[in-house]
Amino acid sequence: MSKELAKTYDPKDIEDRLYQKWEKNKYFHAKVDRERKPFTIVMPPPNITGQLHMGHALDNTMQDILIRYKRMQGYNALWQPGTDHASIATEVKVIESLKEQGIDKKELGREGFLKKAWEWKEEYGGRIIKQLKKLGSSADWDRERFTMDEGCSKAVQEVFIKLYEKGLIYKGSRIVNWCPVCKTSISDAEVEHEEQDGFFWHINYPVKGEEGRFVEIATTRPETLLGDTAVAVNPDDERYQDIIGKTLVLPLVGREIPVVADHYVDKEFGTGCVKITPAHDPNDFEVGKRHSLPEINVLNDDATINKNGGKYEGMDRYEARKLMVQELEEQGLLVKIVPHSHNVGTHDRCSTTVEPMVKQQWFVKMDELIKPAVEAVKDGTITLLPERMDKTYFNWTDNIRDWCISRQLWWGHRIPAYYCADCNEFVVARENPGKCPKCGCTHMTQDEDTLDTWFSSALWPFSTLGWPQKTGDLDYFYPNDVLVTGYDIIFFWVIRMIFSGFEQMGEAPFKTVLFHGLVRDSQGRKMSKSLGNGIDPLEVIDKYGADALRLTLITGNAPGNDMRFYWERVEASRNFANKVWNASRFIMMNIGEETLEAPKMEQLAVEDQWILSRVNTLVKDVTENMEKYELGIAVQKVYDFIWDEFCDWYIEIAKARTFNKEACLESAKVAMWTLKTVLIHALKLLHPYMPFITEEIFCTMQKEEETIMLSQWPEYQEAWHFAKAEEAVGHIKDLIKGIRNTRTSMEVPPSRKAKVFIVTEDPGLKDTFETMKKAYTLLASASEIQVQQDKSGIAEDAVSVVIPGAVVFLPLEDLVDFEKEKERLQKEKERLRKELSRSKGMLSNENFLKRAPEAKVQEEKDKLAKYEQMMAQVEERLAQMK
RNA sequence: GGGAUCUUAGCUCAGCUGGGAGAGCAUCUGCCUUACAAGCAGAGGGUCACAGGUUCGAGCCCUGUAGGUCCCACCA
Repeated sequence: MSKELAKTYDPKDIEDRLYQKWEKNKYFHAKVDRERKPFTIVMPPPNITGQLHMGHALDNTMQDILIRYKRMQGYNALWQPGTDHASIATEVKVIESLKEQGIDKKELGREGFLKKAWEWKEEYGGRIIKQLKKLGSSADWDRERFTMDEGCSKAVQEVFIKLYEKGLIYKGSRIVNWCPVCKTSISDAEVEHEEQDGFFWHINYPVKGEEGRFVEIATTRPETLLGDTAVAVNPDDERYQDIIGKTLVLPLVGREIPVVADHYVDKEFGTGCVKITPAHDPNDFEVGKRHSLPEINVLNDDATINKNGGKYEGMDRYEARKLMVQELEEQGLLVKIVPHSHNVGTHDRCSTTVEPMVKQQWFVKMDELIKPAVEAVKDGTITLLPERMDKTYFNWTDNIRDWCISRQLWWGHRIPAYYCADCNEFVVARENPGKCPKCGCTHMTQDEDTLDTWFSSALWPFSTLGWPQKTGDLDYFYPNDVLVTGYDIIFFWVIRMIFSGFEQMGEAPFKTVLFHGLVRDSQGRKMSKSLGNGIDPLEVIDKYGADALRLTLITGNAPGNDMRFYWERVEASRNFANKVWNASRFIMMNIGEETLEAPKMEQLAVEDQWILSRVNTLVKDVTENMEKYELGIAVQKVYDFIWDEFCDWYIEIAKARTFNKEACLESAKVAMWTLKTVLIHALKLLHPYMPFITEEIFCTMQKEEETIMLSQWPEYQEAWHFAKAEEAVGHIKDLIKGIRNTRTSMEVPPSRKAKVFIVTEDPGLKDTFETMKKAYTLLASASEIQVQQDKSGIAEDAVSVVIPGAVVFLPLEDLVDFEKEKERLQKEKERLRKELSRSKGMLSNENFLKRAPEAKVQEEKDKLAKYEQMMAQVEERLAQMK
């Protein structure tokens, strides 16, 4: 391999090659090593049905940055990957694909269906992993796990049994959210509420035995009338005192139902009378329990009316509603219809309106389990970032309800409960007991239901490390250090991992949770399949490279905030990659075959000291930001340093020496050493963010180095702190900027080099300008530079530039336009006048002098002196020009 | 109904514990200066939503108002 790079950076040339190298050399692999400190991140397992989307790209980029950073710092860094079986999502997909082949799930039977589902997993489960690799993810793929693999299944079973034995899992007939399309119960977290326009149907229920007397109720779901078993009023409602305890005749049905009094009823709302349908409304269910009302389920699993609905049996819920309203109207019982917008619960997977139904289901009792999880966040055992997530977290934990974990699906972990066909007894056990412990028969069958997907994901931080076995991995790598995930699954996943960690491991599963937001489209909309506005990260990688995508996703947004995706931003990131590429190319071209030894400190030029000092500060700042998980701020600093300081200033200044090797080889070598050293520092800081390009340059430039990803993260060193050099270069920059600015405004053609006179009375400054002359002559577009104490020998009509501590003269004779020059000086005077007034204002404020920190006051005094001196120069110049 | 969050340059957004308003893109003007035109140099552009308050000093802290976004919630 020659020490040369192509003229423009082409990610396609290097990305796959480098990734293969990394994998082949097992750089991502982490083994237990008691000598080293572990750092662990567990990857939120993507669904096996999934395709890489921007959310994954962001999530995994953040994790990869952290893991690469810690790995370079010398930690034994484990990034534990894997995939999720995603029960509902996968089952739906498999059903769809079967349908296309004309196969029905039921016909296939449970065994047959599961076989198909596993085939699906084999075919698509690996797809997303390949895509994550394209992104550069340095996860330990040798440890890849799956939520339904043997170990994870064992973990699920153990947890279920343990919780059951402790009485924290129970089976009960409760009202649950039922999805009529997926035909399964779902947890509260899976219900999305959306505001819908609907109606209030006011209906008269006749009072038994009192001709012409009615009780008027209002409902948004008239069809549930079929399951009414009471009407309730508030016991304190004066209007209805006399009907409490009376009997009503349920319209259309004819069933007799009582009027009960219950404080749940709000006197102010609606008519003050509420129909009670215990089997189809969570509140009514509670009221029903209090008054021992019967529960009449009137719906089938597909939300058609069942046999309890009499003549409406078999009708869809909405058809039945229509017909019933019509019939009520015909019978004169429909009082009125009032438009009413209300919240409707829908299933987050399929958007179907959820029906509350009473069902036998399995639940996890939450009130005790949640306690340590709440405590851990309160006392700082677990830190949520950004901090505001605490409130979201507590809002959920404070109002937590029992978790419905059973699903009427086939794809998932089957509930380890076995029922006796003869006596209905059931046992929870690791395997089929074969014999009923109560009646002794041998007709035991396993529960048909499976568990909520999140039940297994909740165990992910330790099940992936071998739990329930006591493995060395578990002992060493648990707890995890940080979890990176989107704020949208805080309830589904994060909270459940936390309480599961405490319950099973007796310890928090991780110390920090770093939340990120959503990646939206350029108009701020969620990317979705139905809108067709999704942007495929693979397409971005193909066009601009993984590094550019990664940088784009990390910069320019605050932690936890949503961000918008713009192609222009990727382009900007790509441009930066190209900048880094070319700067490196330039440096390598200069170094050639030269071997560079570290110079002695006294051999360093002022500008070398300056850039070393700057990169030293950068190392410190970036490391601090990384420690605080401020990834975007950290990389922004690296970006600014490389582009603005290193490329635009240092490289340009260094050219004076590297272009003149003949003049002084030693000096050129020092410059080249500095160029290379600073570049390598910057590359290291950049590597976690842009792993490919940094690796390619690092290894091309230093053939002896095997990889940047295992190189040592730089540390701040006192020896590289050069305050004086920073100040000196600050003056040089002021000088160059002043000259450039003036030349532009005077319309001096760039080709025209002018002699530059610098007049200063400050001996220190004079020395700086004098000794660095060679370094900045080129940048000043100067033919020659002369530093002196007074204006002697300078033409009267030379253009002048006032900079802090000095005045610069450019004798441009023929080119000078006096009006323009005056205009420019007037503008400068105005600017200085404003600065002076601000500064004087502050310094004449007694309270400022008294109460502001001393350093602040001194700083202001220094500024005032500087501006006063500059003002004097400008005024003198203007006076001369009259 | 409760809560969170946002409102900063034409656009998208940074701005850490309060101490002279920033970036990228876009716009304008010059430059093919031997690393980079995916570049270089220069410029224009903002009463930091509004109203109060705390402070020597507020984009940043407090209170309120208006508008946007999101989450949670069993008012039928």
